[in-house]
Amino acid sequence: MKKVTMADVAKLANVSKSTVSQYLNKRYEYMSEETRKRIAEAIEELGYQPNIIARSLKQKTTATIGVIVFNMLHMMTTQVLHAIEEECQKRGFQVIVCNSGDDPDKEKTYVDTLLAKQVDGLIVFPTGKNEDVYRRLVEERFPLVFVDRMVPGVEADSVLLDNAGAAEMAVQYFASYGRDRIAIVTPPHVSYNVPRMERLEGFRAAMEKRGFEVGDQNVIAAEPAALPGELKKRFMESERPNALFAINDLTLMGVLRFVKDAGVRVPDEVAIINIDDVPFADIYTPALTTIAQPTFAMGKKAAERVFEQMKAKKADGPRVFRFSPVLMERTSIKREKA
Amino acid sequence: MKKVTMADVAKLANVSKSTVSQYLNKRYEYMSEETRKRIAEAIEELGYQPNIIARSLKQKTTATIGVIVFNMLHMMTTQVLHAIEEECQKRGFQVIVCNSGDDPDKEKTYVDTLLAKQVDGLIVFPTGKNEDVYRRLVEERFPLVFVDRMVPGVEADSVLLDNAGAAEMAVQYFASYGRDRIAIVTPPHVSYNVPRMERLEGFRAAMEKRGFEVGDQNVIAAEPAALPGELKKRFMESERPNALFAINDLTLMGVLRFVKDAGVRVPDEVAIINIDDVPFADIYTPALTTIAQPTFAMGKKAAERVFEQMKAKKADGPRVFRFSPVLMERTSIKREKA
DNA sequence: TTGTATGCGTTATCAG
DNA sequence: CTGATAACGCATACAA
Repeated sequence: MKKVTMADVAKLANVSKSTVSQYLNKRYEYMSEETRKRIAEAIEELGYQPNIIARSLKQKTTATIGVIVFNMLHMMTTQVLHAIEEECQKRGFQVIVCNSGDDPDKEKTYVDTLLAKQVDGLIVFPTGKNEDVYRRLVEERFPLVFVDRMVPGVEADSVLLDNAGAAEMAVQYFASYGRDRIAIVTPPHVSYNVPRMERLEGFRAAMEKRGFEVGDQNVIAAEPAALPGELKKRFMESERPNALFAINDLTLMGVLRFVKDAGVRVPDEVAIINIDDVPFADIYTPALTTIAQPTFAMGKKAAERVFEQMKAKKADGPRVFRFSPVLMERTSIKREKA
Repeated sequence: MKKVTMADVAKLANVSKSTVSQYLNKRYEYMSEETRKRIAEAIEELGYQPNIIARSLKQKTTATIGVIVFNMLHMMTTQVLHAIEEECQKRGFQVIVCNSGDDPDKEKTYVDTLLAKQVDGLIVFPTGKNEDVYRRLVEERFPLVFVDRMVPGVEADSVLLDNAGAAEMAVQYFASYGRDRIAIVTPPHVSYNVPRMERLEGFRAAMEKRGFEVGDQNVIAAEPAALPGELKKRFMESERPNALFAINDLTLMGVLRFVKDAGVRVPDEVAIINIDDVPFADIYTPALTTIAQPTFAMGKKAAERVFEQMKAKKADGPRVFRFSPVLMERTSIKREKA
């Protein structure tokens, strides 16, 4: 196995451990050309690899940050993770990825474990619970950034979509094409799910602003699996919606399932828009207009904030970064522009 | 901050560090009910959290495994990762995720870093290079598992799709519906890309077995972005294919882009099948039949193997685990069954 | 320029 | 049952 340590290198090179340590930290000024070469050779010969764990213990820094996500399979998560990893890579940091599965208990356990593992910072896609846990971290000025959702009662840096803006964008888009009976399609309301709430509220505001009615019949809320059924029911009633706003990719699937099964024509009978870009938007017929989250920029920002917090030991106050949604307008509805 | 250490707890509880250590490791037999309670209180009061780094240094084990993937954004990767994370979670392990971006140099750097960080095992979606690096690990019996691809010249555990079987499945599927002019759609051939090669070879074998011709015109190879163009050219020639086998989800997108732009009717004019299940298979019109990889099982197996290798210090020989593809037959082609 | 000594927070060995 | 004490591998004052 490889239990070759600094001491071994030192012995072989006929120097002391400290000198080897200097060498490893590239403080070459403190040694002769001669010894430097001997050390290099010794390292090469033994195939020595420094033990970062030992270094970490001494330096109290691990060059790793922890990321806890509530749903690893979600595409948005993957993309943000990718950006985070990339930012960390640039700085020589690694990322420990943990999946809470939206279970607050697991989330808490992970926070504890990651702290015990001495990560230098934490990026969390929070369940929305565990207020106490995070509050303590903030008090201790431990580098922490929330993504996608927030934790009520915790004043920490957060990287979020401008959800209200996205809803406004959806309604505006429909309105510009003369659609007036717009319904929102969403999973059931959960108080601590910030984006869900903000999107719904944003939708309401955008509708009212334009004098569009938004009664219960225009809020179609159900678990994703039940959505097609709910939509079907809704479409058998009078005053069918002529536009559907799906608040995320999952609900979009429910909508598409429904229009396919029910044979509803898109966009003639009903126009569709949703938040989250989807890979098949282009090849679907008709091409789907979507409201994309700038996932890459969001991940990048989240990582940057953690690093900034790491160096600035004085907390410069929690900041909320709202990212503007971007309209991916595709051909679907164009032709009937008002 | 929290620099509360075992010593602090010991002092507060009026015991020695060793006793606290015993307590933490749940060796309660070695102490009186009395001290046990005192320690518990002290820990509570100080909000003590053990430093796993220190523990790791001593125990030479970190309860973390490293995962290096060549493309974090790929859905298959995400799903396998998810399964790996879950298996690790069960065992109290964490996962460091690294994205090589299919760059062998980055991959090598990551291997080194992860080893320096003393991970207990490595799961790699390899670029296919770095033979020397991995060979050394195998020699040292370091727990290592490859996923999706292999590294030529390295005898390590590998978790792979039965690619030839998948190709056979595709051809068989088409054949059973009377399709005979089958073309394979693939990214350009790269010698060390094992799955790509195996799928192509498997396709050839499956075709020949049935007496179907497979000349150059039935192998449509191009970068994903160029695929629609290539397909268009191919379809302007004589003897147009009546079935297209896309070897992964990316090439499928190229195919769908093409059929949409060219107005080719699916499945009447051309039937489609592909490897990798895609989320929109159901809602696409017509619903897409796909050949899914059992990603969850594959990730689980990869993790299990690492753990098995970790305990069995005698290498029981490298094993290759081939996972059977599963046909997700959807409605698209059914009606014209031969 | 190089070596010695000490400590980082645990665990483990061994007395008591 | 409990407490010194010595590692673990590296970094860092401080000496030399």
